[in-house]
Amino acid sequence: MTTLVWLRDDLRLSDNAALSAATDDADGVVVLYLLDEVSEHLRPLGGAAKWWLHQSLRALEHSLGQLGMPLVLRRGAAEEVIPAVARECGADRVLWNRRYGAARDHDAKLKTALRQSDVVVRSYPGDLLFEPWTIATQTGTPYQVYSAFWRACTSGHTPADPLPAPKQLTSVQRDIKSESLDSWLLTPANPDWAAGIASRWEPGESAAHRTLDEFLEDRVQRYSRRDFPAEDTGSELSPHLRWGEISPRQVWHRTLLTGGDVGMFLSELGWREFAKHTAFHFGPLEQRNLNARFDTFPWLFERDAGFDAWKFGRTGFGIVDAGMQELWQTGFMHNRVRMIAASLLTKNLGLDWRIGEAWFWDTLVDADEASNPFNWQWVAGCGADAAPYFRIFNPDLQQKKFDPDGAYVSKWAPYSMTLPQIIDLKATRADALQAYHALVR
DNA sequence: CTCCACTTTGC
DNA sequence: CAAAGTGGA
Repeated sequence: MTTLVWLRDDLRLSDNAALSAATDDADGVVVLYLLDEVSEHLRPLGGAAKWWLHQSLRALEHSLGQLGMPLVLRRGAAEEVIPAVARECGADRVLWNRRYGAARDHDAKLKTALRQSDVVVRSYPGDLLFEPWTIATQTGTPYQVYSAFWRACTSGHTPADPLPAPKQLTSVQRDIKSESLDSWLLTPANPDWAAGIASRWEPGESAAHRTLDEFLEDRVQRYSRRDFPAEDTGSELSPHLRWGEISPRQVWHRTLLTGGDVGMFLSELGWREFAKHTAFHFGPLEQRNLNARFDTFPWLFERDAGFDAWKFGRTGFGIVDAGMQELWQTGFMHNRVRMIAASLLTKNLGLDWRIGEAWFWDTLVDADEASNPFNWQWVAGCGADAAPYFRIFNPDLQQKKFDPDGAYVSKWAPYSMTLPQIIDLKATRADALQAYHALVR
C-alpha cells in the first residue's frame, strides 16, 4: 500500500490525524502541498497570507526532512492534480484533514472521483475543536448567538486529545516531481514590503509552540487586560492557527494544563470556533450579509478619499491610525483596535464593510476565511449578533479608555495627533443611527 | 409561553 | 442608566 497525504490548512506534524494515519504504511508515503489558485469559489490568498505560507512551507519542509520525508509541491486545480499525483506515485490511499469552508465542495467531489477509481480516501477532523455538525440547539439548528454556542460547546463536549507527531514515515522509493517554492513568488521582491512582517513573526510549527509556551508562562494571567493594546497581552497565535501550525485542540489542552484564570482566553478560541461553524452552515461570509435585512442598507461602495485615509492611517483618529499602521507595517492589528477601525469605516465613513474586509484580507497575516468576514459583519451590525444597531464606537472615547497614556498611539502613529479628523463624529453617528433605524422600523 | 441574557456603547 | 430586539431553553 502506498499513501498520499495531502496537507492543506494543517502545516504541522503533531496532532495531524492524516499524517499519523499514514505511519502504518510500510510501502511508502508521499506528502503533498498543493497551491490551488484556479479552482472556483476559492478565495485568492492576500499578500500577507502568501508571505506567511511561504515561510511556513519552508519550516514544514525542514521538519519533514528530519524524518527523511520530502515535501512535494504542486500547483493547479485539486480535482486534476490530486488524482494525477496519486497515479504518479502509485498511491492506493489518499488522506487529508477536513476543511470546513468553501473548499469542502471540491474535497467532496474529489473524494467521490478517487473512490470511483478504487483509491481509498479518508478524511480526518481538521482545524476545529468540534466538528460543526455536532454542535446544535435542542431543535437541531445551528447556534446564532455566541454565548449559547459556547455554553453548548463547553458543557457536554471535550476536544479530542492531540496526537503526537509521527516518529517515522517511510518515503516512497521513486522520485516524485516537485515544484520549487521560490518559483511560486509568494514573497515580495521589489519592493520588499514584508520586512516589518518578517521582524515581528516567525512562521512554522516549532515557533507556534514556542509562542504558546511564552504566552502561557506569563501573559495569559494578565489576559483580562487584553483590551489595552499597548500592554501586549495577546497570544499572537492567530496566524499560527490560520495555517494549522498548531491545532486548536493542542492550544485548548495545553492551556488547561497550565491552569489559572484561562477561561477568558479559551473563550477567544470559542469565537474562532463560532466563526468557523457559522461559515460552515451559512457561508461563504465575505459577500452576503448574514442578516438579509441589511441587504438594502445604503452603505457606500466607493474606494474614495475617506477610504484612502483609513487604509494608511491618516484619519486623524489616533487609535485608528495607529491600528492601521500596525497592520500595514506588521501584518497584524490588536483585536479591540480592529473593532474600532471597522466601526469607523462602516458607521462613520458609511462605507460597505466588504471594502474594509477586503483590505484586512490582503494585509493580515492571520486573514481567515471565516473569522475575518464574520467579525466585520459583527461590527457592521449585519452579523451573528442580537446587539442593537446603535452600538457605535466613539474612537476618541475608546482611545481614552483603552490607551489612556497614549502609548499605543505614539508607538504606531505619533503624527496622527496633529492631523485634522476627516469626519465629524457626532454628525456621522447621527446619520448612521438614522439609516439603521430606517432599516429596523 | 415566558423569561433570561446579550463581547455592548455613549451620554 | 437607557437605548431594543431576539435567540434559545
